[in-house]
Amino acid sequence: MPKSIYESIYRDLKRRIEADEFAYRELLPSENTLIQTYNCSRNTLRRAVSRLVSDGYVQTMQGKGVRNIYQPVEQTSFAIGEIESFRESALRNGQSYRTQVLLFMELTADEALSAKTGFPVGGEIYYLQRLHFLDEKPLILNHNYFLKECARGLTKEIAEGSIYDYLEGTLRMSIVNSRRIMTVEKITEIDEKYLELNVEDYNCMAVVTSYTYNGDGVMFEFTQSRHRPDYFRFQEVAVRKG
Amino acid sequence: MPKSIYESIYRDLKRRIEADEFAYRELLPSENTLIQTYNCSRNTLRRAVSRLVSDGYVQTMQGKGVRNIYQPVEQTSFAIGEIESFRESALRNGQSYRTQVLLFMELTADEALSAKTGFPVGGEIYYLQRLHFLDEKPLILNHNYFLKECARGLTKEIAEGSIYDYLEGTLRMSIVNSRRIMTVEKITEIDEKYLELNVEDYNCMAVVTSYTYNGDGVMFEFTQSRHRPDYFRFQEVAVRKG
DNA sequence: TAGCATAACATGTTTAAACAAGTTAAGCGG
DNA sequence: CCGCTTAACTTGTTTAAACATGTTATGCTA
Repeated sequence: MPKSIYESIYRDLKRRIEADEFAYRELLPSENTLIQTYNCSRNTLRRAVSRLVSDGYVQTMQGKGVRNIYQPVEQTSFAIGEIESFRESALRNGQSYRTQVLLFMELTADEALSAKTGFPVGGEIYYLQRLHFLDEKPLILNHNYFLKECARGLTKEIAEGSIYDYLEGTLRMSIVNSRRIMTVEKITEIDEKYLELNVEDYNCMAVVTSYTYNGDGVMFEFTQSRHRPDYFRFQEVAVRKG
Repeated sequence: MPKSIYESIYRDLKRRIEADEFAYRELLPSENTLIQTYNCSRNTLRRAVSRLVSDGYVQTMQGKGVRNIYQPVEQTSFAIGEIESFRESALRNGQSYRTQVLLFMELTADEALSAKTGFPVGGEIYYLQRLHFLDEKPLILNHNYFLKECARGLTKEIAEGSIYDYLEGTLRMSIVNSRRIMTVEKITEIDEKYLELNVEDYNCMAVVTSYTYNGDGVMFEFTQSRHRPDYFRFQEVAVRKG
């Protein structure tokens, strides 16, 4: 249920592009045409199109038109500039998923943890280790740190489902912004054990470190996601600005 | 030289935030205040602020204000949702850089290459292998494929400098859009040799595969960048939308 | 004083209009 | 037929105004 006009137009155009209504490299109908189609103002239409641009679906060319450059992605891949939970990502790709909680504990941030996570010293933290399965294959080992005051009432049972559903649905928290850093790190014994990896085969893995902020500007989550290297795939679209 | 008002406002606000004019988590001046400061319309100001949002510099909160959440990045890291050449990235981080061309040849795309790169079968291609040094350390081994008709006149000498400068400056091509896919792959003998890696140490590396489009909607570049795992670092900001 | 309505102020959405700038094809003149 | 101007069409930028919605502090009432 889109709450705004530009979003419903955006979704409809996106759907039409994905449905192959426009050939690859074909020009979309002009702004004026689309304005009549959707019976909206030029600004509203342009706002929808600009989201398609940042999604990498189309490319605008001044004086020429808007070109469809959408090409469907073949494999499982993680979000493109969006915050997606593991569950959302799996659903989008039509795969079965399961989350196993390996560890659930509470702790207080000391100097070392604070330096690593950015949480204030003395802050009370939920620390979780979670293993994510896709089609019954263990792919990701997550180390989650949640600020207790923001995620109050979190339990192991909730963590086996979707933590984000709990935070957004039950606690009514808005999740806004996330900074993610991708690196390659050596495999640890824990990784080896739970992700069923063989050091002879791969001795390192993809690590995504993320800092997530809520609507009040509080960094409430620090997460380190350790991915099986042979299944890791991260996609993004870059737009050259200046 | 910013060519538009909103861009100059965006740059100034960005500069002010980076210069620590606003404390971390502090609210920026309200829209009305900034409109008076920059003597512009509300739309223009909001357009500038929305770019700061997508850069992860600020966070807007309806009814409350715009919060500064900028935190300077500690280490060398590659672009955040932008297309940056190796040289631009090095300059931004104030490091010395050098590019060595290992191989420069022309070839015609056959079925196999076409499937891998997306170039049309029979298309004439420049194929380059380039080694990038940062502070005299070999960090990245690039396999570049350029569509000859778009990069006409490319030479080994140009490739030792900035290919993008040549394409944008001399050939007046506009570079618009890039799709990037990050994966982790096994190290090859070539990687081992040129990046001075030891398989005992790391047996895999970060690989960024990118497809780049020009202003005419033509995919003119396919590049596979193979990064030393211990120096690879990729950062992005994700914004939750729906 | 506690609680509630409300005014003041914040950002979010939408429309309308005008002008700027790049592209293309029509049409005219040689 | 070629080459130029130009008109028509494209997207890009900017302003102004109105209304919607969320937040906060003021001030009144019980």
